[in-house]
Amino acid sequence: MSTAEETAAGEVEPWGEVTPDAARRLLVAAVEAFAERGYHATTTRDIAGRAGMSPAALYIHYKTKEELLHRISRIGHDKALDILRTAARGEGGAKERLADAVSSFVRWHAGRRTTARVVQYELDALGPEARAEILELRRQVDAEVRGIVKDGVASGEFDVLDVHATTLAILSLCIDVARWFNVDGPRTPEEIGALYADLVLRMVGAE
Amino acid sequence: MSTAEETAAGEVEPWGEVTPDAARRLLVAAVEAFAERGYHATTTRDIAGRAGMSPAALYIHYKTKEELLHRISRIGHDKALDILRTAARGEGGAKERLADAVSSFVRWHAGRRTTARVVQYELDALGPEARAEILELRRQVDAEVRGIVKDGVASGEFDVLDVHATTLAILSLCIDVARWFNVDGPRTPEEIGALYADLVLRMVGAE
DNA sequence: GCCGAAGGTGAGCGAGCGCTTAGCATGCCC
DNA sequence: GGGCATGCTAAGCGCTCGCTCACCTTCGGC
Repeated sequence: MSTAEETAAGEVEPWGEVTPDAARRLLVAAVEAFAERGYHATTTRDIAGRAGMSPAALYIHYKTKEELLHRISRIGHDKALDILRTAARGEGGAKERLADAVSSFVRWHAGRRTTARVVQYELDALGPEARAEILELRRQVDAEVRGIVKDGVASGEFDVLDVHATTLAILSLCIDVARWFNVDGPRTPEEIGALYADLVLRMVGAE
Repeated sequence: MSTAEETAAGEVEPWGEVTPDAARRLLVAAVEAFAERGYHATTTRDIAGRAGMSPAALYIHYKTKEELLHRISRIGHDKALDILRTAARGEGGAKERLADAVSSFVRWHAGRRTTARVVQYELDALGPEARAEILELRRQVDAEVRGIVKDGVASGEFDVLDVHATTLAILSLCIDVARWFNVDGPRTPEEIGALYADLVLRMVGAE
């Protein structure tokens, strides 16, 4: 974990790595706007307005509107990958590590839903170069989960017919939480995380 | 040119209910464009061009670009609901009906991926009235699957902690197929359907 | 052979888009 | 206190968007 980005409570401040302050405010505004209306339906005037600045101010900190999405996507994927790596390389057998990975990954997609929506659903709005960079990160995400599933199969903890497709299904299930999760709904991110960990363990035949 | 809704093989021609021919060609072109780039990134000139017509021709058959999306979404949701109803009201116990529902629902999302993408991921581009109409159809979709899950719990075939959330997870898993399924990939829609039916039966504790 | 309806086109309008530019306030170095 | 880099704004450029309008072609009915 980082140092300068932490609050007094020890929690990592989201977007703490983005400086200066004005650049961060613009980026946070962009995340909200992109999550609400989608990249293409969001205007640079809307982003600047949410950040309390004039439309031209955006271009002091970012070259284009696409660069904003790129930065958001990059930081978000790094965070997602970090969450999965921490779980995958933790203590315990494949069963514990898979449950940990799923519950923390789902908690992030539910708790930081606006960010996750942009990160997971606006990839196609990026140009070819930026998209290729992000796709490489997604391959690493896939590999991390597939590694745990493979471990579980090798150790006899899991009973899985098709490792590749089952891994895809597990990730798909977790990611789609960002599409339907409602912050005002009856369930907390923690509850969904725990429930999903249980469902995934059933999917791999570990319960 | 044939305008019958059914082919010689007895299969229902997609969009066969849309007439006249020019209106259908425009709608099919819109489905392709919306699926590829998203609603907001698609121009009416692009849609008309794909259909081999001038931009103005679109407005002879549809009042606005949004009406195109509305018609696509309505027909698609009707089809999805029809698929689930057929499975839910079929023969057999809850286990057979759930497996049937999941495999056919997934087959549709994979096999007709372009349509499914538009139907499932472009809802927010609709105006309030159209969105409300479609959301009512989604509630019926939810209810149909939840009904099967409830039946299975009541009969003792399933072992489920949270019927509501598990139903959401099942639908979420199926729907997200439209996001990642690749027509040129190694697996057919039938294979994914069968695999997913197995995964879902495990999720509800029926295997 | 004439007519109106239906289905199409080319040109273009008003609006809003992403982005640029000229210029203004502020704080820091000397 | 003058010079200048930094961060910002007001104004607006060039463009493309959704959509409209005046007009053209085709065709069945009589």
